[in-house]
Amino acid sequence: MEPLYKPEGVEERWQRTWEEEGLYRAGAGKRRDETFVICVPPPNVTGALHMGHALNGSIQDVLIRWHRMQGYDTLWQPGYDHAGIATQNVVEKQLASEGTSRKELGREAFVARVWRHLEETGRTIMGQYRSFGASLDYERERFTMDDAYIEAVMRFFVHLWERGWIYRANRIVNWCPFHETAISDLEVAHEEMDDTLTYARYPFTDGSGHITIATVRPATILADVAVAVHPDDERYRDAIGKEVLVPYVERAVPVIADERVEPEFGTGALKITPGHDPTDFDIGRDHGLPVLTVIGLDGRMNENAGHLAGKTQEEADQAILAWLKEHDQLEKREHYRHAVGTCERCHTRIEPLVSLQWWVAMEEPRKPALAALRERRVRYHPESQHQFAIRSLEEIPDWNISRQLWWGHQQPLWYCPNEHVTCAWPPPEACATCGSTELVRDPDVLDTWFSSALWPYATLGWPEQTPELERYYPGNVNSTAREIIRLWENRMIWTGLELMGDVPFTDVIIHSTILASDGRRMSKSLGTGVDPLDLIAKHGADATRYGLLKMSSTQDVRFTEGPLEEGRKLANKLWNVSRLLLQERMEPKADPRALEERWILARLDSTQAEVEAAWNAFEFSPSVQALYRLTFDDFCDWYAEAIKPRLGEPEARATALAALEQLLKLLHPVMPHVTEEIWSQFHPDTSTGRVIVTPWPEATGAYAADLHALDAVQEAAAIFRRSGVAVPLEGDEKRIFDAVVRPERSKANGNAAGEIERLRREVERGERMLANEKFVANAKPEVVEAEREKLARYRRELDALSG
RNA sequence: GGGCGUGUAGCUCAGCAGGUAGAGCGCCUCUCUUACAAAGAGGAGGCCGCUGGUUCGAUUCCGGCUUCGCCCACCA
Repeated sequence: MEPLYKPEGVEERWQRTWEEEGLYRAGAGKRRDETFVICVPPPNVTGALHMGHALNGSIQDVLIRWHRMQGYDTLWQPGYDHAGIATQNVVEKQLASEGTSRKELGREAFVARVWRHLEETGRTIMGQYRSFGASLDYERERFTMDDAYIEAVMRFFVHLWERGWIYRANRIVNWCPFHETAISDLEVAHEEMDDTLTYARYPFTDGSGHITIATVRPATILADVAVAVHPDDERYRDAIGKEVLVPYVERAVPVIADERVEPEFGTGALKITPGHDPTDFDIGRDHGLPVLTVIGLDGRMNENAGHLAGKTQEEADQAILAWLKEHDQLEKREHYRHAVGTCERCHTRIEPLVSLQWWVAMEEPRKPALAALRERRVRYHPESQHQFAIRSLEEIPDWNISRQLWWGHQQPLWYCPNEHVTCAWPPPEACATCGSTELVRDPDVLDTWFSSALWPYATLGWPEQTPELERYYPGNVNSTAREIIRLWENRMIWTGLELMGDVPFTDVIIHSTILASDGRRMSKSLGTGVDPLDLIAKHGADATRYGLLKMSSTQDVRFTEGPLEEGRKLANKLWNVSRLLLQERMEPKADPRALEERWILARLDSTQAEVEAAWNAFEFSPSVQALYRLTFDDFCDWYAEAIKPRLGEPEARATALAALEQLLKLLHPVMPHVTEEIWSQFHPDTSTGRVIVTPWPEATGAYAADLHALDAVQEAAAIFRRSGVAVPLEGDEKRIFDAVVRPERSKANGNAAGEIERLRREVERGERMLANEKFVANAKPEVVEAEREKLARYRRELDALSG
């Protein structure tokens, strides 16, 4: 064994071995009948592994490996999401760079092109998971566009249809002019933009002056159907009920009163354009106003815009501004900065448009999910996210599921010449209403999250009643980033309850987001991303896992390599202390349970309890810190040093190896490779003797009473190192002190005076507190007792030093 | 505009059922010592954002202010 641990080669070798030996498979190492299932968030098929996947994968792998060692029948099933709009976006950009477009290719050729693209990118992702040691059951890979999965999506749609929850409505939607599709509210990003607010005068038809409105989009004036003011607004009391002339088109429209108008903003008068603004759409609907549209699906002015038809909005803006100026109806224009909705994929400004779309009514399906969250049959961690998830379900709007895209699951809807709609799967032969056989399938595809919502059970074979579904549903844990709670988590919960009659998992971990070192988001387009594969190449997979887990606190954290270097040090330390303990140096005699041995066994147990508590609470940063301290401070700095002179004693060696075994087991879920590598050094023969499937230690608590056995020695050592004066010790304590501190080699400061001063201050403080009657009366008894013990010890040490 | 979080050593972050603070990295000193110099030992460095309150005692609990950030949102 070389003194320097090099992860290269070692990690790949174990990854290959574990997989070849079938130890990644569901149920490997199973010693009890209970299952433990993690529902993995399927990465987008076009993407590459990023920091979020690496962090999330590490978290999940710790839980899976830990439960596997505990003998659970574990299932961690990998897969991909076809990621409708995101994938189409990537391929369309490729086509654009080749000087062509999807329209030029046509739908069939475009979809074929997407599939070809996936063959290139799809495979690499699982390789990336393998490279950081994710013990996924790779033989069970699933894809949301597998034939069986498509079947599930279609059945789900038909199910919702039969429940009466799917409806079609002409509503205002978020239209992305670039992708030429509607997108849901959740796919809209809001970006601050500089804009201009135009104040335009609308004259009253009775000639009694005018009312001034403010707008950022003059082009939409053409589609105005009213002007609204707040009912309590004194300024416009007399205007309500009158009519005004819409500029340019000179159409007479009413002035109405509505509480949704904000009197403080602009002039307090709002032009109502139901065809191009969500609020206006609602107000118009409630006042029985017509819907006019002047902007088409391509973002240009449409046929309703008269001679402006075909012009861009900017051109229309200019024409209308010129008209206003000419007619002295342009009051002013001012700079205005506000948030504008954009498409989260292409950042094109969203066009609110009225269009005919399919929706899922959420009022009914959300109810059982809400109950499940309130009753905590599903728990989000941390608690603040649980509250957020509940609020999200309370406020959940109906779900626009149709997308005018080409890549995705085509809706199981058919139209006949008589405009009847048939929803069926498998594809129907004839119209369900009139029997016509001239059916045309709806060209739209489903929101990509529609299929993701089925992931926990569709991957297990639903709608077939497979043995896997029977055994592994419901699962236990799901772990993701915050932004996906409404898009995915809540939807899995309600569809699971609807189709399977049970929640898909009991715990949802919402982990931190790792930001770039400058605090910005990690993003490929910003150039702020860090590739986890580079980190693995540089520090090793174990160190990378350790570092990411260390950074997985509840708050967002800026990325630094420090924690990864810490992980690399830990692996190296473990490697070296193993070299020490595995040396052959057999000589006689021993006390099998000397002071330092009872102490380290107690420390192993107490740290194990600490780690288990943390993992049960889905907290990982504290757990790796505890393991680091255990390894460095306790195991290496104290125990290994203390035991060194006794390594020739068979019993001492036996205890040392047992302690090392326990340490390796505790570390295995976090750092699987190095622990397996060391383990194989003293379990060379057995093919089944792998840490990955070895039983998790049973904490005996046998030496709990000895947890503080070394306190006196450690304190004495600290004093000696600072002052050069030894506090007298006897027996085992003296032996350990001599073994660890090795005075002949230690150059203490020799500042006895400073140490005496420090101890005096401690003694004074202790005396002051114990003399405080209110402290003694009010503080917890154990706190007071601890103060007494500390005071006694400091007094003893002070005596030893000054005497 | 609403909701949530955050401000602790030069940097990245822990911690705190309330008893004047920790880690890693960086910095300084010493040591190639037979597991480990990609190491070990020692050390410097902190009004724990500001401000009131509760308390014998607040970095920790409560209120206000403020910093930075995230999410949500139909003020045209």
